[in-house]
Amino acid sequence: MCPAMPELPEVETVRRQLAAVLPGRRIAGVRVRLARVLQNASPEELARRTAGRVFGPPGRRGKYLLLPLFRAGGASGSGPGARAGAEEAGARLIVHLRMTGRLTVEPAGEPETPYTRVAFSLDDGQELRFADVRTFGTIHLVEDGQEGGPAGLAALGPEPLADEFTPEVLAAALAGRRAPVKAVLLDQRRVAGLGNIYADEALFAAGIHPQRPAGGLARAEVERLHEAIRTVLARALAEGGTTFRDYVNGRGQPGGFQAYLQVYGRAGRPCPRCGAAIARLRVAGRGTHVCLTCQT
DNA sequence: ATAGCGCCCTGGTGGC
DNA sequence: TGCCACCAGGGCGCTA
Repeated sequence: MCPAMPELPEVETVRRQLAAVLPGRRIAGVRVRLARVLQNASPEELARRTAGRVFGPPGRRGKYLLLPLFRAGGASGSGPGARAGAEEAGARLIVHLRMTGRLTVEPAGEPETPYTRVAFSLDDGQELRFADVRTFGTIHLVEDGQEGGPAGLAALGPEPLADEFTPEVLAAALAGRRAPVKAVLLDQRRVAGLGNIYADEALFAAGIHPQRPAGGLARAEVERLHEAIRTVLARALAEGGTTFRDYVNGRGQPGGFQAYLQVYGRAGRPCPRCGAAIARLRVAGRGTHVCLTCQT
């Protein structure tokens, strides 16, 4: 089962998949099988407000997928406001996959998993399907210039793979905090997109114990951690993310980064660097994997 | 402001 | 074989 918890590399991989098929597709209808997924709209509202709209190029912020919706260009009259330009007000679907969410585009005739929660039928005979076993995933619908998006999105920290994420930015995020450095890495307001897997992997790569108070890291350690975060995320992204088990996603690709995991999910097995057994701790309420020899 | 914790939810696992 | 407690964990709301 577990296709791994979607973190930045997995969400970005999904974004790239959707970018290849979604732009230009018009929404013909919506099926909502679990209304709880919709955070700020009823199924009826979602259907009414998305019908006829056209997907633009998908974006991503942290672990949020941003799916722009434009009004169908040029169509029939009496639309409120200016309808001359393509710049007409639009909206966005904001999707968070949480742990087990999946977002795929499949032919409408293709059998769907029983965990399909919301499906948008498209004008080319396909469907954008949101499936989620644990039903933690969320969908917001936000009109441009309106409130109502997820609170966490607005408060998101810097994108770790963007140029803006410098060692100085990381140093500022950690400075003065007594919380474990791992807790700070998981705090999306400090750095966007890291989850349990890549926090553990980055801390291992940097040789830093996850329990260390964030503010106590030496400058050199912060620089190592900065480099480790970027390297681990970039590598995982290049591999299409991490997938556990032999999960085979319908349209999607199984990620390949699981082959490169150094500590995550490897409790009791030898550290790839020193051979000592990987320990499993509990830090910030999360299962945490660490080499007690290499990480100090 | 900050840190910590419980809650949400379901399938898989391990113990008896 | 069957049952059940327990675990996974991102974000959010609450508490101290």
